[in-house]
Amino acid sequence: MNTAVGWIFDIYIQGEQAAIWLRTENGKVLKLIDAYFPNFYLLPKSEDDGKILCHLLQGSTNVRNIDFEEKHIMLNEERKEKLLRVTVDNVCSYKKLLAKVKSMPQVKALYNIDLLHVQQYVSTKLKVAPTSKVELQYNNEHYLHSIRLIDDSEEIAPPPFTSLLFDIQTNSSVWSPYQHHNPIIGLEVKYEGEEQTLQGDEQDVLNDFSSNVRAYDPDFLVCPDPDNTVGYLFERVRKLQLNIRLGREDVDLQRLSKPLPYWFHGRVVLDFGYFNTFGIVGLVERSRFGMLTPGLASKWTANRTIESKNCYELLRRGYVIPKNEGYYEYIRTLKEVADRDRGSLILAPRIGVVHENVAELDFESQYPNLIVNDGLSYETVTPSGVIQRDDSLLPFVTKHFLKRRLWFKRLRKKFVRGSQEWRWCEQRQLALKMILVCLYGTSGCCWNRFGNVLCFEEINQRSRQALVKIKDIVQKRGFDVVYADTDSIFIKKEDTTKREYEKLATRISQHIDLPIALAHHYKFLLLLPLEMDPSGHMEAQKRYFGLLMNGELLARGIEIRRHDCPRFIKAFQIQLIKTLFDVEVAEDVDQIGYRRALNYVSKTIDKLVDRKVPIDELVISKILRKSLSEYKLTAPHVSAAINLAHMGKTVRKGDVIDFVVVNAGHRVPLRRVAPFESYNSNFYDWQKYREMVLDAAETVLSTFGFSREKYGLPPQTRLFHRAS
DNA sequence: GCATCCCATGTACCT
DNA sequence: ACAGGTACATGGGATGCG
Repeated sequence: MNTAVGWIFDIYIQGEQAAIWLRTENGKVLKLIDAYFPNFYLLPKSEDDGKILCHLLQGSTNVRNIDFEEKHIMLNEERKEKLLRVTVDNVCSYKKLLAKVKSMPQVKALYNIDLLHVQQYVSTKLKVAPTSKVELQYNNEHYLHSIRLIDDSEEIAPPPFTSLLFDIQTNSSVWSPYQHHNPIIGLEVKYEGEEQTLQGDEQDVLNDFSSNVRAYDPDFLVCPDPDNTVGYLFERVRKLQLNIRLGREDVDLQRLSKPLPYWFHGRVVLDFGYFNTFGIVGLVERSRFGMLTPGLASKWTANRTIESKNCYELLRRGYVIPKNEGYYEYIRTLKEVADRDRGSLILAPRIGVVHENVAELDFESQYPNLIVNDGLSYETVTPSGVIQRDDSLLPFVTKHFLKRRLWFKRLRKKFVRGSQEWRWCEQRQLALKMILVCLYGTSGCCWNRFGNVLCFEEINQRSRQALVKIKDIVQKRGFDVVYADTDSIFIKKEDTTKREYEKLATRISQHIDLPIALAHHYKFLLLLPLEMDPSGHMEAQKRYFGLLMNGELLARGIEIRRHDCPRFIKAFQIQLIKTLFDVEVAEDVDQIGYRRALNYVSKTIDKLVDRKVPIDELVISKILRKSLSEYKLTAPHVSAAINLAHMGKTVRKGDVIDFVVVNAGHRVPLRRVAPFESYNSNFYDWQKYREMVLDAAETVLSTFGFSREKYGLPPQTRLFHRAS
């Protein structure tokens, strides 16, 4: 018997076996084999029917075993049912047998039939989350004998998985599975920060790529939009009749019906999107949460990931999983819906004045805390109230990961901002944050098989109640509420110190039994009117900016927060706010600050009109969310992407499109913008950029009566529309 | 041919 | 189809006018 310690990076089922791949402590890659026979459960219509079914199936082909088991079938019922478990001899015959059984008149319901085999295997046999650190014993034929979890939950660094990033370049502008007639002309490869581009004859490029993969021997292959990218690669390789190996095992390419995941066995292809934002550590958090392999964890949406977790937990508890039938909600009268189906509470921001000495008090993870503290779960929130149960599903699933997120959030502060450890903590806590927020988001979601809209509404309601409680408490103590949104409240009272605000937060926390803290202490705070509203009297939610007591600037929802806003506009807006607020007291903002700000606007526009702004400061950067052929409108970033495609560059779903506005009013959309990477002129559409400056100025200054007429064009001119 | 209104589309941001 | 939302910019069709 052999022993190894390592981290699992992939599991898949082949025939009657599970393959488990791991990276060991001493840097080796190991593949182990475990037997796996899929099964499903069926509920007979009656006890007699059970006997008949048992008899019928006993001798059936592909049936390996039949036995009776007691299982929970309903989330909210203690009762167990006597079910027939049908074990199938092979995954290949699973669907066939299932179809046969479905048509049998004695069958009332079927269970565990829409989980992936790998989920079933992990849930019922392996019982260890993928990416876990484990100690394994295996025989000389690499058959898994035993597995033991090693706790590495306090580890900050990721497991020693290795990854290679790549992207392909072709001449085709539009991709579909049937349009692979254009050769691959280049292939970018990145491994541990080192980048190289493979170019030349297609056959050489592909062979080079294969040798790169073999030489670096990565566990993960990361690329944008894997289905399309790998699909394209596959078709080209097949067309050229090359025998290129990208996985760790030999496959006969001509016999594969599709490339993923078979072509890559022994490695995992990941989507660049998730990988880029959350890193390997984020992926590990998601895998372990969802009991999913990294490949699935990076691909699956929030709902599927959460469902996977729920199913795992229920299988562990002796439940069987009903098929996800999709849309279901309680049938209710319109009045009931109107009464209950309300979102979070927002207290309208007080606009039109500069608020001074404002405290922002924030709940820490309000929704998860409500779920856990109040036991709000799919099965506990009923039309007649909330049932108290200490093992309810949603709180159970939430609790551990809530604690874990807070742990990394706190731990992060111990490291230098931007350091490797800091980034790992940040990525982990962000990945966990997303899971936690979505646990709330999916609680009433119609695609969630356990979803209960009453649960979702109850969480919202309790969130509103908590906010109202805080509002009452602070108002009773003489504070002024200037704005509140869901889990944060902005209050002020003259001469209150930071310490006093902090003490108040602590007091409230104790009073309402939810953690709340002073998030920011503002010297000046300006809440903004709704941009869409022509009167300027309506308040905008989630849009404000301010100057903190420590001199830092803070903004929400406005231009400087947006990734697609050109650097020049961002820098302008930041400087504008600094100028505006560069005074001692709020009254001076209206006069001195505003006057200086107007001055700065003029200066900026002069610079722009005189063509003195370097072109790279004016780049607008947007993500292409769909492949080009799916777009109905030629929006500016789509135009830029089409231009790139015409120049022979491959653009794909998920790509960042950098472009400059050269002639916003041109009749032909493609002429309005130019892709930045191929643009070698200093010319830009100064009128368009002047509008953007004025928009940014208006956001900051509208409160003080700013009007853009003085600077040229009338308000609300739509520049992308105007003829040139 | 052009101005204006209005809706659909699409991205980013927030919880 | 597959967390829930809001805010905002833009394109482009419909409409009306000269």
